[in-house]
This record gives sequence, structure tokens and C-alpha cells, in this order.
Amino acid sequence: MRPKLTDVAKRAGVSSTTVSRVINNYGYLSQKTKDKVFAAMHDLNYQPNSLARSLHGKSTKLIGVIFPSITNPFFAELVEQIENKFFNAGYKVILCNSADNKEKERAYIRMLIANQVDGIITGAHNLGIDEYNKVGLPIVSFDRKLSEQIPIVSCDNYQGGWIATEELYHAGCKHIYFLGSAMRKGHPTDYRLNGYQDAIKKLDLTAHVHSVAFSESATIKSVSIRKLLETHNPDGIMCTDDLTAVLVLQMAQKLNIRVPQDLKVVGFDGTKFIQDYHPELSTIAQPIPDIAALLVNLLQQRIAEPDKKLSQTQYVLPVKFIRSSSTFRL
Amino acid sequence: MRPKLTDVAKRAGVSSTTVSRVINNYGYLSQKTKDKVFAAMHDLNYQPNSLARSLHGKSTKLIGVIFPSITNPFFAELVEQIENKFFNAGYKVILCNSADNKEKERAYIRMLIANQVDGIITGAHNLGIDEYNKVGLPIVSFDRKLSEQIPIVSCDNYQGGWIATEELYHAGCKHIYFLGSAMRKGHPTDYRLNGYQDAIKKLDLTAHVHSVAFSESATIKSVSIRKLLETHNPDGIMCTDDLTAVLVLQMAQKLNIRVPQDLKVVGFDGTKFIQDYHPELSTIAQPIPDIAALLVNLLQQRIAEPDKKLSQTQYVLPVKFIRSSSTFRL
DNA sequence: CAAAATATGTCAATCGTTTATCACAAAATT
DNA sequence: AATTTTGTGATAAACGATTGACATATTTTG
Repeated sequence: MRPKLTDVAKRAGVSSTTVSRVINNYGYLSQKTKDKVFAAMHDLNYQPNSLARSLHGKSTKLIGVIFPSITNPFFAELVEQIENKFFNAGYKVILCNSADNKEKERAYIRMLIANQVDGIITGAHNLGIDEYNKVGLPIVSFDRKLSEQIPIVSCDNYQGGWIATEELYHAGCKHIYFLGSAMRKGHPTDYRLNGYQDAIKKLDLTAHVHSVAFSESATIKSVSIRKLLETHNPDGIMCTDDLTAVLVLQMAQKLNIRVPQDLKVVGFDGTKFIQDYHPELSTIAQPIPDIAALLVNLLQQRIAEPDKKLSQTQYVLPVKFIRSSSTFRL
Repeated sequence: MRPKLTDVAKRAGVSSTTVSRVINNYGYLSQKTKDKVFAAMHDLNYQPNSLARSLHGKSTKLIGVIFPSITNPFFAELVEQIENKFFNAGYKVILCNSADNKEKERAYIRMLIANQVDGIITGAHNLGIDEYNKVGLPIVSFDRKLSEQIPIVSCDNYQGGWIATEELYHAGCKHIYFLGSAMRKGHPTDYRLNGYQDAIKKLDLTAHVHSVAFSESATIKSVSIRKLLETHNPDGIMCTDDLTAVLVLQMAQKLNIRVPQDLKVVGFDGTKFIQDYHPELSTIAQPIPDIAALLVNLLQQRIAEPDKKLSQTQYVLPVKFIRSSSTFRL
């Protein structure tokens, strides 16, 4: 059996009250007693049972982090940074992969509530606003409006769409296509689409929106991309994410379309992973470390003062264009 | 305040004992009472406090999953599958990224113990055997021997190293290099190296081991790879992981070395990610779904019967060679 | 119709820790 | 020498749910 507080007390030859005082560092304590107690804790390899502490009222220091998946490098990097920052702040992260599944997301939220987490960061987008509203816990959302009470952090998706389009134009493209999941109401890619559309209008070009669901497999996406490349004649494509952009580059090579001469491609996300392993791709980079830091800070604030009125509900962080050889001949 | 059991009882007009009986489904219960209680639970959006339940003796249904990082697609896919399987079995996963940091790993283990997790799956390799031995919890290890009491699951690393070498040889290579992190005692890549060395010996070739630390950044690895390609003259390289292999392909292209004509490359891991986004890479594929399933099953067994003698301590799963255009001209 | 099975309630102990209250010394300060 | 500060202990009530013991209905069954 795991040692408990009374075992430590016995071993140290003090009362259990004293041990608790040492652990929680309150009241009057002599250095001598502290040392004795710490020694006993060490000898027994004692860890206070956090269930019991939390049950009494102390917070659990547990955070639920819900994202659709972690196999997408963007989410992986974001989640890893979030996890790291929370670890440094003494929190533990329960990983929840919602897998774009409404039921799973709902089940996760129930589970998180049951486990008395201190707060939730969610980057999943399946549930309705009302469901999130009645959670009754500090929540911070990534990239999607959930309710008036829930702060949202995102990059400047609109600006990203705009810049990508403009960059393609300045690189000489006249037939610029938008490729990605379009028209899922409230979805962040919508803003990227808006940015694209407005830029196209300003540039006096025609908009071409080619839709592929974000959740489709790479193979299916590739088929759709092949069709796009073969039947239409794009000279520029802005993709709503880097992985789709990589598939475009792949297909272009297969079809002997020269990049960037005949076709220019811009991605979106700009993970460290893509920069390392697909340095040829021009992309709109989201500031992942900043996003993670802000999400974590905001949630900690909400935890500290749950009832404080939100001074701001939207936090939009700037994106950065990374120019590389998929748009620009070096 | 979150509703508690007594609130449900009050609302349903029954005793708290009855509510508990409904929740835990024991004793005699009429359908009518059950319905009333469920309705009350639903109305109040009640979730039993799992801290209290666990404190009483019920298990926490929490599992600690420790891996160095999740930005590596291999770990991401493995962790995602592990998380999924545990979710389906009613467990929650606490994500622990050890970041190849001994102190962090130690801190995580203490934290997991304090949180009364039911068990741990670890794919991190920093701590000594004795530290893992005194954890006193069901543990299953991925790819590394931790102690006699801890089952290990891994793919057949030796066989993988052997096959990769043989495939390069049969594709015509005479100067086959081993590229990866070598010589970290007890590390899984050692077995891959052994496989390589034994195959080289059997084929009457000379072994060339080029070492790059797994943990180095992509840029530093690339510098090392450039040197390898420029100063030695490999016509075949077996890499200890796919990402390193991708860097080799990148550098080969930059140096105008034709693949597979002048240089053939084999990776290791064979994630879905690499197959989708680097289909040109030949690789030794680890059976990720099987590994995940086995890890989860074994841990569940250990949790169910912690004192049962281990019938087997090593589980080695077969690897599969995936032939593609980095070794074979299509 | 008596006995057994079913259905619900009351009460109290328990899990391991926190924390408040009271008590009592010993040490430090007036 | 009297008072305050400091250090420690004993006791008990929480936290929220579980569970066993026991009591008491109501329904079913032979």
C-alpha cells in the first residue's frame, strides 16, 4: 500500500497535523521538524494523494485539452507547446482527441467535468454553443467562437488568406485558386476564404474555389487535386493548410507541371515540421508559440478569476508569410 | 456549485443511497425509481465526482502516457492510437512529453503517482531501471527494457536493420551506410545497428556507421548529412528513422545526386504520415496499430492482475518493408 | 396466508487530506 | 517576572461518494 500522511507522521515522530503543516507550509514550524518530516517523506517515497487534497477543495491542477487529432503537425506542435507551458505552471494535461466526432467530444467534456479539471482548452469544433455554455468551467477556445463568455484565440485568418493571394498575384499568377475546406459555417477556414475573395476582387481577378474536406484522406484529396490541375488551369493555388499544399506539389511533379514556373503554391500553418521537412513550400505561418502562450495565459486568468468580466473576447495574432521556392524562383 | 449526489436525491425525491444504487447499479431497483433518478441527473446535468469515487477505492481510470515528444509523426500516431483505445475502454490519458529530460520525466512520474493513475505506458528512455522499479504501479514499456517486471513491446528492430540492408544490397548498392543515432546503450536503434552490421558481414561488405543524434535539429542533421554525401561516396543509406531519410533525400536533390540511380535510401518507422506525404520513401514500417493495441492490452492485464507473474516480458512485432522509388526505379 | 423476494430508507463508517480550534509548552521579548 | 511569540499536539469536522447493516414497506409466490 502506498504510504499515507499518518505513516509519514509516525516515521518522523510527529503528529499528522505537523506533517500537513509542513506540506502546506503554514503555521509555525521549526527547521528541525521540517527536516525530519521531509526526511521521512523521502524515506517512504511519499506523495500526497491528490485525490484527497482536491476533494477537500484544493484544485486538481488538471487541464483538459481537446483537439481533433495530434497526427496533424500543426495540432501536434500546438498541443506540445500547450502541454509544456502547463507543465511548467504545475498543471497536468489530459489529452482528448475528438476525432471530429461529436459524440466523442461530448463524452470527453463529461469526463473532464467528472474529473474536476480546472479548465479546458478546446480546438475542436463539433459541439454547439449551448453545450459549451453549460459546462460551467473556465474554457478558452482556439480558432472558433463558442459563446460570448469564452475567449477565442486565433491567428489572423482573413489576413492570411489575403496575403497568400496577393503574394501569388505579385509572383505573376492570373488564375489563382482557393483549395481547401470551404463553407463550413463558423469554421476558421471561412475567414481565409474571405481574405482570398476580397483580395481577388481588389486585384480584379476571378475567384475559383475548389473544395476538399479537411477530414478526407490524403488519397482522396489527391484525386481531387489531380482533377483540379488537369481540367482547370491554375497558375496559382492558395491552400488552407500545408499538408494539402504538399499534396499539390506532389501531384504537380507527377503531372510534370513545373513549380514555380507554371504553378505557384502557398500553404497555411507554417509549422516547424513543414519548414524542416518541406522547406520548398511558401506558406502563411501561424505564430504557434504565441498562440500556445496566450491560450495558456488566458485560461490561467480565467481559473484565477472565473467571474471577472472579459475585457476582450477575441485575440487575433498576426501571421507571417514565409517565401520559398514554391512561389519564388531562387 | 456543481450539483452533488444529495441534490439529485432531493430532486428525484429519493434517498441518496438509492441514487448511489442507481449509479452503481446494485441492489433491488424498480424501473420507475431508476427513471426518476436518471431524469433528475439529466435535469441537473449531474456528473459523479470522480475524485470522491476514486478516493473511496474505485480506480481513477487515469493512465499516464510518457513519450519524448508528439511532434515526431511516429510518436504522434502511436500516442493517438493509444489514446483512442484507452478512451474506448473508459480510460483517460494524461499526456506527458518528457522532452528527453530526465528531471521532467521524474517529475511526471511523481505527478502520475500523486494522481493515482491506474497505470503507465512509457516510451521515454531517460530514467534508470531502479527508478521505474520503485514506482509500484503497472507499467508497460515501448521499445526499451526497464526491468524484469516490466513488459516491453517493440517492433523487430534487428530484423528491420537487416532487411533494410539486404534490400539496399539487392537493389545494387555496394557502399551501404548506416545513418542515425548509434551507441546509446539500451536504445532501440542499437538493435537496428546490429541488424545492419550482421547483414553487412553476411554480404561481405564493409560497415560504415555515420552517427547523428536523434535529438539534434533538422538543420544540424542536414549539415552532417551533406558532409556524408560529399566526402564519402555512399550508394545506399539506411536511416534509423524516416525523418532523417527525408533530409537525406532533400540533400541529395540539392547536391544533384540522383535517387535511386546514384543513391538509394531506406527509412524506418513507416508512419501513415510518411506514406501519405513522402510516398517516394522506401522504409521499414513498424506496425503502429498493433503496437498500440498490444501496449494497451498488456497494461489493462497488469491493472487487472498486478501480481500475476509475467508469462512473457518481451513482445517483438514483425516489421514490413515498403518498397518505393527511393530504392527502386518504377 | 405465510414466507420469500423486491424495493426503498436511515444511519454511520470510510477513503486521505486539510484546516480550524483548543491546549500547552518552550523560547524570546518586554 | 510577566507577557508575547513560536512550536507542536490532539481532536474533529469537512470534501463527495460508496457501501454495509439494519429497518420497513410492498409485492410476489407457493
